[in-house]
Amino acid sequence: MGPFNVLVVDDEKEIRDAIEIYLKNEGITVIKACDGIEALEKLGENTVHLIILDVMMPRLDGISATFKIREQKNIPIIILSAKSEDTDKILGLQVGADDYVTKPFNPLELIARVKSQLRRYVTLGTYEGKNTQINLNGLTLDKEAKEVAIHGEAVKLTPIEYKIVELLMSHAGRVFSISEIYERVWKEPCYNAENTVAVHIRKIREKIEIDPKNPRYLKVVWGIGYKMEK
Amino acid sequence: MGPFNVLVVDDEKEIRDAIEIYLKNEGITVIKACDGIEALEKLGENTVHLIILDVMMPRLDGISATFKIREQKNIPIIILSAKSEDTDKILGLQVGADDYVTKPFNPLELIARVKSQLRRYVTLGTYEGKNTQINLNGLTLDKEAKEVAIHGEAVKLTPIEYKIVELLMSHAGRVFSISEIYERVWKEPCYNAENTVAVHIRKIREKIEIDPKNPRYLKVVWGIGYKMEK
DNA sequence: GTAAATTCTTAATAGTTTCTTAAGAAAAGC
DNA sequence: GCTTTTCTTAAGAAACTATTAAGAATTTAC
Repeated sequence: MGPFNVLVVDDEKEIRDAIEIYLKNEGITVIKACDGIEALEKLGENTVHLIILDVMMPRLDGISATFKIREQKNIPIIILSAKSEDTDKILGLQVGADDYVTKPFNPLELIARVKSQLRRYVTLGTYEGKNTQINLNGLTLDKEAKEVAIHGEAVKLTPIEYKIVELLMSHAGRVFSISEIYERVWKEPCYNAENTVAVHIRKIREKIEIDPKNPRYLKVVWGIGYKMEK
Repeated sequence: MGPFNVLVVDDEKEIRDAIEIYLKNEGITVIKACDGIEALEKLGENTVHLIILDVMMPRLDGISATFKIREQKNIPIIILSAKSEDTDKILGLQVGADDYVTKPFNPLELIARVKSQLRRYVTLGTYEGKNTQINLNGLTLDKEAKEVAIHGEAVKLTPIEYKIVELLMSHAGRVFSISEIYERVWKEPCYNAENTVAVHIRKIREKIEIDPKNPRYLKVVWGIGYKMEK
C-alpha cells in the first residue's frame, strides 16, 4: 500500500500518541488534532487519506465533525468512542462514518480496521483530492478552486449550481434521478422539490451550454433524470 | 439508494430470516445461502452488492469464503461471528472483510452498517464487480448511463422499454413470462396487463432489431414468454 | 439596514410516453 | 383443415414529464 496520511483526532494525548506508534509501524504518516475544530483546520492544510475521530471532545464533538467533514470530503472516517451503546454506533454510522471502534480498544484491531478502509480506498482507485480536475470535451471543473470553465473561459456559477455540476461531472455518463440530485446536493430528503432541481438545471444550461435548448453537456434522460455527457 | 441485492450467508435459518426481514424493510433484495460453497454459487448466478457472512459454518467457513470471494470480486463483506475475541476480528479484516459484527447483534446496528457500506459503494460511483455493461452480439447495455446501443449506435428507449431490455439482457438466455416481466418492471401484480407488455416488446423490437419481424435479439418462446438471445 | 444576489415557487406550455382498444397473423392442437 | 390460443401490430386518447418564464421569498454582502 502506498504512503498514507492519517489524521488522528482525540483530546487525550496518550491515545493520540499510542495510535501514532502503531500507525507509524505500518509506514503510515500521522497528523494529530485535539478536537473537531482543529481537525477541520488540519484537513484543509494537509492531504488526508483517513480520519480516526474520537466522539467525546471539547469544542466540536466527533459526530458533528463527521457531519461537517462529509459535506466536503469523502475520505474514510473511523469513529472512536468510550460509549459502546448501540445507539451511538448507529448514529455514527448514519452520519457518514465508515467504521466504529469502542474504547478500550485493542490497538491491533484498530490498525486492522484502518488498513481495511485504506485497502478499499486504494482498490477503488479514488484518492479524494487527487483527481481534482476534470475535463469533458472542453468543459472543465477544478474542485479545489471550485471553478468551472468552458473552453478556458470561466463560468460564474452560484454555490448550488456548482455543486450540481460537480456531482454530475464527477460521475460523467451516470444518470442521476432528480431526487438523487436533490438529496446529494441539499443533503436532505427530496419531498416535492423536483421542480426546484429543474430550475437550477435550466440556469446551469444557460451558463454552460452554447445552445441551452439543445444541450451538448447536460442532457436529460427522459423519465429517469439528468447526466453529464462523457 | 438504488435497488441493492445483499447475499446473506448463515447456517442458522432463524438468523437468515431475521436479517431478511430488516433488509427488506429497507427495500433491499435478499439472496440467501447456508454455507460458503452455496454462497459462491449464488454469487456466480446473481448480481450481489454486499455480502453478510457468518464465520462458523459447515463445509466452507466465513474466513475462507471471504478469501475466495476477494480473489474474484471486490464487493463489501460484513462478517458475522459469535466469537468476539480480538484475534478473530483482526483475521477477518485482514483477509479482506470490510466490517465485522459480533453475535448477538442489534439488527438495527447491522442494518446501519450495511447501509453505510452501500452508501460508500454508491458514492464512489464504481459498482466494482457489478457488471455495469453487457454486450450481446453487438447489442450493448450500460446500466449507469442507462443507454442501449446497437453496434455502437445509441438507441433511444423510453424508461419502461429500457427497464424491460435491462431485465432481459441482465439474464440473457433466460425466458421471462409476460406476467413476470410485468411484475419485475412495473413492480405490481400483473392483472390483465399482458397486452401492455406485448406492445412494449413490439416497440423495443422496432428500435433494436434490424428486421423486427424476424427478431435476432428479442425472441419469443411460444406459450411461455420472451428472452434475449445470448 | 439596504441593495444585490441567490434560491424557491407557481403555473402555463410543449413534448413524450404509456395504455387501451381492436383487428389481423401465426402457431398449436385436434 | 378447422378451431383455439397466443402473438403482433396500429392508432389515438389519456397521463405524465420536461421546459420555461416571471415574480416572491430568502439569504448574503456591504
